[in-house]
Amino acid sequence: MIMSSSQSTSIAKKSRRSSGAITLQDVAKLAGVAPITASRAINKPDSVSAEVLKKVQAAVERTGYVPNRMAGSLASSRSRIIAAVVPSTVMSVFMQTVETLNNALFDAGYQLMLGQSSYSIEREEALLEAVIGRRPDGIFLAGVLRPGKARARLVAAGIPVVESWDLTQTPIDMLIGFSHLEIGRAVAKHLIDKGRKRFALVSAGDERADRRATAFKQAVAAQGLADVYVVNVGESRTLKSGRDAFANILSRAPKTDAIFCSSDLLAMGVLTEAMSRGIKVPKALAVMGFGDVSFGADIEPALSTVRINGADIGRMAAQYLMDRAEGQVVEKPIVDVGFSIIERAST
Amino acid sequence: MIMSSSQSTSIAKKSRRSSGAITLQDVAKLAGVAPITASRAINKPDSVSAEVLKKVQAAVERTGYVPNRMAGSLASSRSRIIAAVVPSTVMSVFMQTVETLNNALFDAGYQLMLGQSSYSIEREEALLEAVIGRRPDGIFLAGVLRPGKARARLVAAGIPVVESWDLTQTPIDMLIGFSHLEIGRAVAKHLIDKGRKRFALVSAGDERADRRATAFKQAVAAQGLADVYVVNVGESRTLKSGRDAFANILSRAPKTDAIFCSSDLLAMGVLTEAMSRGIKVPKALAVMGFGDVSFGADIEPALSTVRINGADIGRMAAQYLMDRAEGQVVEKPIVDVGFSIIERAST
DNA sequence: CTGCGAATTGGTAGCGCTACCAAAATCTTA
DNA sequence: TAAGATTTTGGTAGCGCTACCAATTCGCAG
Repeated sequence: MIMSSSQSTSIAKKSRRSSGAITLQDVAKLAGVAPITASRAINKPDSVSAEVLKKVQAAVERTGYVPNRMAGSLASSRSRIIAAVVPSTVMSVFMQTVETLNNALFDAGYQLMLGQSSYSIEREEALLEAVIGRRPDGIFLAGVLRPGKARARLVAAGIPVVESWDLTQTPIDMLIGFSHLEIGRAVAKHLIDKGRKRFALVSAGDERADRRATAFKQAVAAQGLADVYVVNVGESRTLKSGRDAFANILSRAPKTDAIFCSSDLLAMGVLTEAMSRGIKVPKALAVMGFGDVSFGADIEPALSTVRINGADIGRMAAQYLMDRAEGQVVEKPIVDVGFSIIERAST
Repeated sequence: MIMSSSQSTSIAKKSRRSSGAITLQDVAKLAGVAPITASRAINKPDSVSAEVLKKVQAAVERTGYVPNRMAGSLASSRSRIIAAVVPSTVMSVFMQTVETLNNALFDAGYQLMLGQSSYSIEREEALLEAVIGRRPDGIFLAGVLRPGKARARLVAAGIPVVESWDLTQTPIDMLIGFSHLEIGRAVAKHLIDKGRKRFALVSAGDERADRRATAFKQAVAAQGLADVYVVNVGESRTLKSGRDAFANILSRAPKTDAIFCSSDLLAMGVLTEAMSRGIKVPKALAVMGFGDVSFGADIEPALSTVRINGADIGRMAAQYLMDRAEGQVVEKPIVDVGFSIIERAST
């Protein structure tokens, strides 16, 4: 009885559901070892004898076997997936961070899942819900998450999270950021030190840019200088918006002698418009960007800006998330990576 | 006996391996239905009575249940993951496509897995191996894959693949691209029609750029015009390289009156260097880019370029891959999306 | 040789979900 | 109202892998 039953299992009763692909079973059979041994040979080669290792590797080679990581993830509750959520991917200041993150992850055997929130809170919530469903080992957020359903879910799920690009007293979990307040102050100081008197801001509709702007205005006011003229470009973070904004400034606040923009692209728009009107930078006008886009140093005049070391953030985030995924404790889960004022020809 | 055995299974013998999270089981129990019914209520609400639907939804709400898609994927052999492999993500011409692709996928319940090959063949191979292990329902490739191990794996795995950004007679599976040859010819014609006589090329070390260059040179030669001077910038696809390349051209081929660059960023470098040397564009020099970066229209002078509709490619790729994932046949698996010569102030 | 700890291998039982089929409930229609 | 067609629900058996523990083999001291 027992014999026949065990036979009936060993005899190919190919399930109708099998995907037909080569499985660990097949490899193990070919190598003449148990599936679990084949698994070890593939994933922890040191824990297996040289002979077995060779046989299994040969079998893998011969069959072209590629392990099914979904099954492995399910069995081990370790997906080796890290998710990253960014507002936008095209011409975005976050991509340097994502690229570094992705490279560091890949080198350690992780994969990156990428989501775009398109600066929409609803989309971000939906995205995070979908992401949690994939059971990533960690989540990187470009920015800080507002309280809400998604945040609660994230806390409940217990997935390691790195928020970034900002400082807050109450991160979900880990945080790698910098102070927008201090940036606003530092830029104001830089421009004031340069002898500028009448300031304008060109800002996208962005909560963090607003905080830089507020700090900037306060620092200017503290020196008893004239009110800062503000142009808000809304969601339009384009070079064209920068040009238009400068045209606006010229007509409404013509005495402006320094402009701080919420992104390098906007600053380039201001530079372009100034050039086409024959306004000399930095003689008549100082222009400051934010983000340190790669080619800012090479345009004419070279753009002064605020540099954030996006690559550092990516590398640290990768390390933090992987450490936590491996059960280690992250010593310093809140990090201020700071920023640098990059003085070039435009100020 | 049977009773007691069935009891022993039904009695909570909480496995030590359980991740502790809420599962479909828990939701089903709370809703008072079978797990499979709860599954249907969540995934195919129409196939279930209104009463059951309500109970299950309430249970989901109360528990904060988020389905484990890894388990679902394993059971159904449908991961609802699409992988995209691009050479680079920062300032890359491919990101418009990836962004559109990602948005279309997300709206249909898919997630994007992103890999960067960093223009390295080995890395691309390793990446594809890792990607296949995740059993994506489809793969998008920025470019065409060379024959090799990865290509063979991809064919063997039977995963739907969209190659892009080029035309070839022998795609792995599907292809959404355009002809670099025709672009080279069209740009040459455009510049010749504008009365230009002496040409230079500024190209990155890129197989596709080389083909545009070759076609360009042939078209120029066919008109009996002087040889085209070529500057190769290698892997350095920066604005600075464009500036340097133009300096090089001025010293080695000073009579050049038109330059075709392999990317808009290089072209902007040429424009910048020309401006800083007081060379008038387009009067003394015509400059043509490639890629139609978003701000090309708004710089001074506005940059003439070759536009590829990256968003279209992303949308079509999403549609093709999802259709195939759902078992449908894609009618026209090889598409030439063409290109447009965008004439602006720089030519 | 024997015995004992260390290294290597294997068996079993899931991970959390869905495909597949069978049973039950509901609706038609003669 | 009974018989059949249809809709809704449930049971069973995996998907392909790994955690956990048990069994086996090996090395070497006594």
